[in-house]
Amino acid sequence: MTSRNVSKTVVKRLPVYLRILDNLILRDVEIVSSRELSMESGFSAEQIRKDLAYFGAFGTRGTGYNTAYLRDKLLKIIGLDQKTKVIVIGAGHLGTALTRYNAVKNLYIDIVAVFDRDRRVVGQQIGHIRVLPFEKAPEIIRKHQVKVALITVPETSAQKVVDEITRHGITAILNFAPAKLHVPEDVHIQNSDLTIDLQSLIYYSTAEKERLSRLQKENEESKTQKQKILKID
Amino acid sequence: MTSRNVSKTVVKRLPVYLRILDNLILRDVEIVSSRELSMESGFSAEQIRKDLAYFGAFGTRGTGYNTAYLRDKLLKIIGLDQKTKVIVIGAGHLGTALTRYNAVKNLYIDIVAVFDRDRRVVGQQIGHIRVLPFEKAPEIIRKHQVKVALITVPETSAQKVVDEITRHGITAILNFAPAKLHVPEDVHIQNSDLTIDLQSLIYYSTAEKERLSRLQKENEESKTQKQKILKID
DNA sequence: TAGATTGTTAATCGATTAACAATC
DNA sequence: TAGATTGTTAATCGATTAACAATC
Repeated sequence: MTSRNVSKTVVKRLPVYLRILDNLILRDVEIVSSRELSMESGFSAEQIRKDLAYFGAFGTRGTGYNTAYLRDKLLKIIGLDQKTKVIVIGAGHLGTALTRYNAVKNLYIDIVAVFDRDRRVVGQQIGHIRVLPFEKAPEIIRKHQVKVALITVPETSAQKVVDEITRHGITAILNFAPAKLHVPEDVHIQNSDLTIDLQSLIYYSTAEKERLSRLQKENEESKTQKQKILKID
Repeated sequence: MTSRNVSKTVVKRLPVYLRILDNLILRDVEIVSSRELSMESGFSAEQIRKDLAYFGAFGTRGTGYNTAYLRDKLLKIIGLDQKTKVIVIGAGHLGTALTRYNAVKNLYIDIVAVFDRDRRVVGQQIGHIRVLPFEKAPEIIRKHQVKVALITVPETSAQKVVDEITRHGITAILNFAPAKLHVPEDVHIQNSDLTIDLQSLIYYSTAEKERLSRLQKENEESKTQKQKILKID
């Protein structure tokens, strides 16, 4: 184990391993090899062994990994060994979906509160959680020492929301608004942009080669035309 | 321009450029440099120039890129030059959020239909789109020649849904169910797992170094203890 | 012509895979 | 002991960055 900073790509795989272990434990499987984890996850066995080895030697040579033991270690590595407190800002459909899902399934996450600016939404229940007015956010963040926030508000208000909550102690944000938000240096922000995911998927929905060779031909034909467009436009 | 297959990381950035261009055009900006695109996107200017150069020479040396021209090219590259037809399977909160967002904003996407198995949901309206029973999916897919599907059903039914829709012509799937789904070779599937995004974010919500050095100490202390646990468990 | 910025080649960096010694 | 699988080092691959000639 080296204690150099672990790369993002590795961190992104850890929760995948965690979920697989959860499922294995549910099925009373006690030992799992990197090869089996590879089949479940789609990552190579070498990569999995290397990922885990960043943090310690958790396996047994000749045998594999004890599922309960490895899960315990992964929880500590990711920081999920205590239930992590999370707030959700924005009680629209997306905010509701996220709240419902994470509140129902036990995913080591504790949704402390959901906030919205819209008076018509405030007071509604999402499962057992009541939607609070956004002005209450600072108080709740401080009281429960919440560090993590999910933002599902429209892009027009996203920056204001981020400014406000980072001021009161939020250090990690998962942002669903399609905007590049500015945060203080010590705050970690991660964007999840479903439209971009969808558009990049569409790239693969029709034959890539044909589309690109058609484009190439078009490019060649229009080398002269290009200048015209640039002038006219 | 080479016509080798373009890597996934490049394809993932193209819709980001597209969105920035849309905004610039809305603000009547006609020319943009790779440096400016870099500031808006967070990707390096060199990387942006290189990404675009995979597909052709769209800029003007000494000047930059014509925004309208580059957008036009990007639409053709991604395959969004005709509105792409998409279906949504699962009319829960997530499915509703995706449908609403993509139907309202013009994102070059045409949501043809939303399906659900639950009779109580069928018939409801999401914007101007009516929720149809899932049995209608094959007919609609064939009639409109839909290639792209978003799946927001529970993990227990996700595989069945995928099997059914791929049989009728779907070739690209964005899956929100937390499961590794099996698809025919010619079908492209991309997973969007919001829980995994959230858990990997949590890794960064508390001081990484301290947590990991605590873990390291624990590992050293329990080298002997480890065997015990493995035996007992 | 001088200044600016692209498009492209070369250098660097990082991540994945291969290989194998350690060891259960 | 023989067979299996980890943990780790070395080799490969791919992606990003640096540098600069081409050219508007």
